[in-house]
Amino acid sequence: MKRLTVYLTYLQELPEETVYVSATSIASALGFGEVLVRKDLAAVSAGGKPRVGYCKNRLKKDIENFLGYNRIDNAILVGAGRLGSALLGYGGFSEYGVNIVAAFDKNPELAGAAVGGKTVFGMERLPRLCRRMKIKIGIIAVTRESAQQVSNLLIENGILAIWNFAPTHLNLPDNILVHNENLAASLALLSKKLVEELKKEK
Amino acid sequence: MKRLTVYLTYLQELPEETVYVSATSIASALGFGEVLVRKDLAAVSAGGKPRVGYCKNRLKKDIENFLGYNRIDNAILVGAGRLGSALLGYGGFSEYGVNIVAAFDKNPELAGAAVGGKTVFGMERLPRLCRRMKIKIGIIAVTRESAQQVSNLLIENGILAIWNFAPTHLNLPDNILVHNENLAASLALLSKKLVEELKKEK
DNA sequence: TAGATTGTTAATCGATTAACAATC
DNA sequence: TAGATTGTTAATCGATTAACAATC
Repeated sequence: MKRLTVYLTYLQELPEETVYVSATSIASALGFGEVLVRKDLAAVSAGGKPRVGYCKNRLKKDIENFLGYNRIDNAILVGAGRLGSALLGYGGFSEYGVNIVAAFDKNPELAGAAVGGKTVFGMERLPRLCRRMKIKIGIIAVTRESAQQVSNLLIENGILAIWNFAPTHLNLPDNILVHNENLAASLALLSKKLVEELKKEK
Repeated sequence: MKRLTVYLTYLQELPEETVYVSATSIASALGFGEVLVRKDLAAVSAGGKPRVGYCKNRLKKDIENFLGYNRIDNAILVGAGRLGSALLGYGGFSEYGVNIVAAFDKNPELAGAAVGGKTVFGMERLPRLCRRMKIKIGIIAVTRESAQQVSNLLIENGILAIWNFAPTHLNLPDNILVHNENLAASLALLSKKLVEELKKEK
């Protein structure tokens, strides 16, 4: 699944005039196994032509459809600190079929501010907006300490999926979908891998 | 491996006075299989005592050692836009054994700025600092368009691992370690999962 | 001793790879 | 026809789970 996004980015970077791509060429460019790529593509696409490969634009559409980059899904963000603002201001989500409609922050000084065309509201506005717009996805960019409380509030107001940037374990009912994005742990993992790599070479 | 970080966060949130934890209790709190947790713990720790479980603090230390959260590894950041600044200002990396020493940006207006005690330099300062401090990890928080060029520059100056936030495929020699962090794709995936979940319930 | 827990060995499952047939 | 490519079927591999023995 994650590989599909990699294929897609690769396809997008191919010159405009490229019409056909083969699984073989994708595999060698990206360093995956040939058969692996072929299986992945077979899972999402109608199929390619022997000898020439896949029609590039057709394939792009197929992957996008499969990943749902065409329909639009709304989300709200809680916590308009540095990370929150970065997410709010990032224009790239729309390409991926997701739209952050608004942000909320408990700090009254931030209320009314706008980042990238999106407004920051006080927390008291959250319940009504969530319910009125039937928002299903909440993004948590608050401190470790407030994260649990915020997620409770989100769930009370109909949120079904949480993208959690706080480095903490959230206790949630198990019908709620969570994706924990611990950036520090992610960087630490890269560092660990590097250390192992260097050891191996010795 | 990723699960280890989850265990660790969970352990950290346990009350101070807790002395022993069992793999069983971790498993049920976090929703993993019992045996899975036991195997994971066995891989990093000296072992627990039947009947009482693992010594909490000992276990925390063992996981931290295994993940390398004790040694300190330096990194530099390129791109001091919204996301870059958020990373630069995030104090939490040190807990995970990583330290961002400085940031670089091609925009001369940003040069000299300081975020969270870290300074932003012009790109021309990058080579010397990288080499002098023997930096091995580079973080790319620039646009899609500059990402390839920046990564080339990093590699020329001794960087061995890249944490890439640009939504693009980097073409790199294969002794270089890359971790692509496409946040938009990540959110889109959550949205897709949610849609699937809702379908299933019908 | 009984019970909760650890740790190990074998079985299952899913994802990846290898080998080969089919097609333009 | 020959060759590059797709697509499929069987084999391998690794991670997870199930079953059970060991221990305090």
